[in-house]
Amino acid sequence: MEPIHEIMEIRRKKMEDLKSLGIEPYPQIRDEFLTTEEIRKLYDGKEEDELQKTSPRARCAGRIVSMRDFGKSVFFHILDRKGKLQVYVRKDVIQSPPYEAFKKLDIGDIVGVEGTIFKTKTKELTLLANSVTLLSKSLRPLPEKWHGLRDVEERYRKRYVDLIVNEKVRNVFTKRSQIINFIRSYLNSKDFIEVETPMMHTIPGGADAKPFITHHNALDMDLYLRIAPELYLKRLVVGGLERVFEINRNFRNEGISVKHNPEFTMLEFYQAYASYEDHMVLLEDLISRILEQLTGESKILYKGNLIDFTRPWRRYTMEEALSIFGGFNLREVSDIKNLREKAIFLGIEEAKSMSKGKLITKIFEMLCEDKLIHPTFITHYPVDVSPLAKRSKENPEIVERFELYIGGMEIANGFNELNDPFDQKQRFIEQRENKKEEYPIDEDFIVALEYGMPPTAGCGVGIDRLVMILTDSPSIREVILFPLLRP
RNA sequence: GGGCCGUUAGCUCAGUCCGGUAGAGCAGCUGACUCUUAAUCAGUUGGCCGGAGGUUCGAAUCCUUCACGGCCCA
Repeated sequence: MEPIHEIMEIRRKKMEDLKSLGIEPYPQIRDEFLTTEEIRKLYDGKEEDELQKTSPRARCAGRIVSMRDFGKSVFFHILDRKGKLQVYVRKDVIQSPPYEAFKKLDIGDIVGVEGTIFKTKTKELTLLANSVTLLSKSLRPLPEKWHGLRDVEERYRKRYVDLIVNEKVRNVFTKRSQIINFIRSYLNSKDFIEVETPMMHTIPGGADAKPFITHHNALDMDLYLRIAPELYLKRLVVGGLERVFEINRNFRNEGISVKHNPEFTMLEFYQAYASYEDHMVLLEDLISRILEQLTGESKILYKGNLIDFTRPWRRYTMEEALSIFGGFNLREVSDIKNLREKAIFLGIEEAKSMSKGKLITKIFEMLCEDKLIHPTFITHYPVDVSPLAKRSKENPEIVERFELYIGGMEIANGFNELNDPFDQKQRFIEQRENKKEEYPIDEDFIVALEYGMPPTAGCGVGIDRLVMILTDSPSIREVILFPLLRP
């Protein structure tokens, strides 16, 4: 027998012993429990004498995560969603179950405890148990109490164990929820409405990425998991939903890295009668408020760098950024031949087939991206990497667009939406000519624009990456509960 | 796709250079112990050393290959 099965066999035997003592290992319950946090709030501020005099009664539930056995008494900690509470069981105090039956419980078991609250001589708030009710028997051993579960692969594959054992991991996902919650209420308060647009598209669009392909049997046609919700959200603006947002998954059939997971969460919001400059201000405000709410600080540590969120955030045109962070003067090297040489020199593989704007953008990413640690807006993107953005009045080769960089990562991308159906059609055609994939043009989107879309600014925010920054997580897999792994 | 690193007990890790019968701590199990908190003390079980091939008298250790994962590059 494998050793793990020996351990499990011992636990199964204990479970049978408990059953024969009339204790059901997986009971139905209807009791209401306080959380460990509620118990702390009620009693942690009180003095030992006062607790001793009043002996307040309390009941809570959680998983046994540690245990110290003294023979005729036992200390253990239970863990619930709010934290830990110490429980003290004495042979001469416990009423249910009999002390001998209680001793059949293991670390990992889920129990309800009921008793009186006191403080130990080291002043730890503790529940002296009158009863310990088994709520669920655990049959597998938990990882070691001191080092926990470290193996990265095992942590992702058995995230449930990771969450039990690693408090930091619980905190990351609690924070993630708070961040998303905050974004929702922020946008709601600004009169945006939340919508849900299709996850399955008949034509992939709204971004430059390879889609996942799936198939609808009844209609016998291929569908594409969406790479971006953009074209649908803009249809809604045409429809008069002037302020919309969606927080949901995008799917991109591309490489996996510390910054990329095939499915990732994106916030997109669209606001009629606003400009991309308004949205830079909105992002500053939104993210500053999240930070305020989360930490109360304006600076946070990310991967050892102190990131300063003090407003206003830096703004550079792409040309300025190339010069300042890349030492690359775009005016001196402006013709496509020289740009191509530079790109090849930098090791950009597909430089030969790239357009001028694409070359500039790639060179920018190579030279500048990882230097943009503090929140920084980059503006003045080339038109040929921005097929959905409105051209600049001053220079038709440039679009009215920004990207926000924090911690060396692209966090957000926003622009004035192209609402000229003729220009949009032309850009779609040009875009398709430069690509290998033969996806049809989304003609219905053009039709929508022909009905008239108000001047609109739109913005996408990579939620996972934002959470990475705000939780000091070095990999996107640390902020996604179940990142993609081979089976 | 390429490079480097990793995979040893349920968990955390030694052992790999330089081949010679597989080690520790925690958890588990048996005892002792009614204010401990990495409790303590005494004893103790537990390994297809990721898989498959090879080299060798002999492989966790060297070689090949595969799988999974991590980081970097594309």
